[in-house]
Amino acid sequence: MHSAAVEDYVKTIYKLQAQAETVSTSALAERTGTTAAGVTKMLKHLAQLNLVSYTPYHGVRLSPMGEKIALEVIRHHRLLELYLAQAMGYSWDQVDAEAEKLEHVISEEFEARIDTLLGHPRACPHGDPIPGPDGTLVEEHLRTLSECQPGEVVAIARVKDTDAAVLRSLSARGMTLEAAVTILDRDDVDHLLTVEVGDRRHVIGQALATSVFVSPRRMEPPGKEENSC
Amino acid sequence: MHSAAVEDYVKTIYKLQAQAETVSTSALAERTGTTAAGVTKMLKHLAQLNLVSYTPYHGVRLSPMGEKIALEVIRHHRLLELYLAQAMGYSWDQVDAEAEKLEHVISEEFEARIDTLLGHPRACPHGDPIPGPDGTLVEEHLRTLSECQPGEVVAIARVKDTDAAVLRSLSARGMTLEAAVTILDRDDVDHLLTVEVGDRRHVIGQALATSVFVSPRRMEPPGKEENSC
DNA sequence: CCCGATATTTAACCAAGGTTAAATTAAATG
DNA sequence: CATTTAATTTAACCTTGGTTAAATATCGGG
Repeated sequence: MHSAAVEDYVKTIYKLQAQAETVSTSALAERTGTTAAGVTKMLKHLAQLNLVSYTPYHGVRLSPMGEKIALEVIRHHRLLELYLAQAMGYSWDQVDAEAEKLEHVISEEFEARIDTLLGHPRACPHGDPIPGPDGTLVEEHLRTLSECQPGEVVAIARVKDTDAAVLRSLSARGMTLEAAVTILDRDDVDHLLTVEVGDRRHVIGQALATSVFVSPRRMEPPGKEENSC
Repeated sequence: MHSAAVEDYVKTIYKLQAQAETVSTSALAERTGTTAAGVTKMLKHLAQLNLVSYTPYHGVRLSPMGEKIALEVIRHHRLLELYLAQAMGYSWDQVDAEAEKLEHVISEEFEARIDTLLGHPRACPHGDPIPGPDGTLVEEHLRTLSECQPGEVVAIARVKDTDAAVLRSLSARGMTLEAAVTILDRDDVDHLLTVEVGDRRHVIGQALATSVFVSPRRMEPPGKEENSC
């Protein structure tokens, strides 16, 4: 077992290396809320543990072992988030903070039990996919709402979980997972989007628009309008 | 917030000072699985935090503040144990280990939610009372099974949670909370007890007999035999 | 009341995970 | 290509919670 600090570093590196090929010391310092010097020290430690390959001055990447551990931690995190929401009545803006602490202490037993209780779910309350017990994870690339054009009708597939206030703002507007969103207007000067959700209209700014990932609107579930065939 | 180490020391001191007026360095070293030197260092630290009053060479006692924290940790622990058993299907021999880790990381929010979900319960799966949110705790003094005499009929009110193997052994014999136990025979040489539980007979030794706390057999719930009045 | 056994504390050290300040490397720019 | 700037690492230090070995205090018995 690794310490919570090690697990958190590995998890953070995993997320950052999805964007850039290599993860810099300063990027990690910013994300973990520590100093660059402290990060350097930890990176050497992680290299010692064979969790990363670290080239001084040139950033870091997870080793296969590091990736495996990152996915285990992420699996814990997302299963916990869903459990907190589904079984304990947490709202989606509260689950991240609680899961952040729990993810480092639960046993494999606990993980297996909530996975079963939840029916082997595929995504957390924010729509992020849950890695399989074996470390399988399919990351789907989705557009953000801010990239959509007027006239489009899309479905909310995933939301960024980093800002609780954004999440509360979204749910207050009915912008939850699966919700259909029609883009009515786009203001490229102020970066405002006018959208219709349900039968309400909202003007949203960048904070919200870049936090929402959408997929082409899904078909109605088959069998609902059998007569139309 | 205090560290997990501090919380564990305070909890352990709380439990030990129920037996002795003052808790010795060596008693703590044994319970925490560390050395006496390490305990001494920590005791000074706890005194600094005003959680204990510590007289070198003469042991330690919790301060009012220390007692409050101990009861909070114990409340977390026992609520968690019950939640794991009740909501997640854990058996009573598994809950202690898992709760041991979770108790230090859950939020007040989490505590409040499981308390509500469980209906403000009064005892953990081993029959230990759960302190109130305000730190109220009524410790009932009970006899152990090993103190009972042939002919007595008693009810299992509480069991020691320290040894998982003992707990499994007890449940395998149907000796769970509330179960009625008839003492049939006592062997004071080998310290064996012959008991009847349900319609099964068991010969049990000291390990089990001293782990079971009993109360005088409870009356049948009133209202069941209204005719008899 | 002293003496030895036992308990306890002190001292020096270690590892993890940080900090700040100084040194060094990489990158960019004229 | 030299030089400046920005990123990174090193060095020295801190805290927490431990360790072992040595010193010291307490206590029970002759």
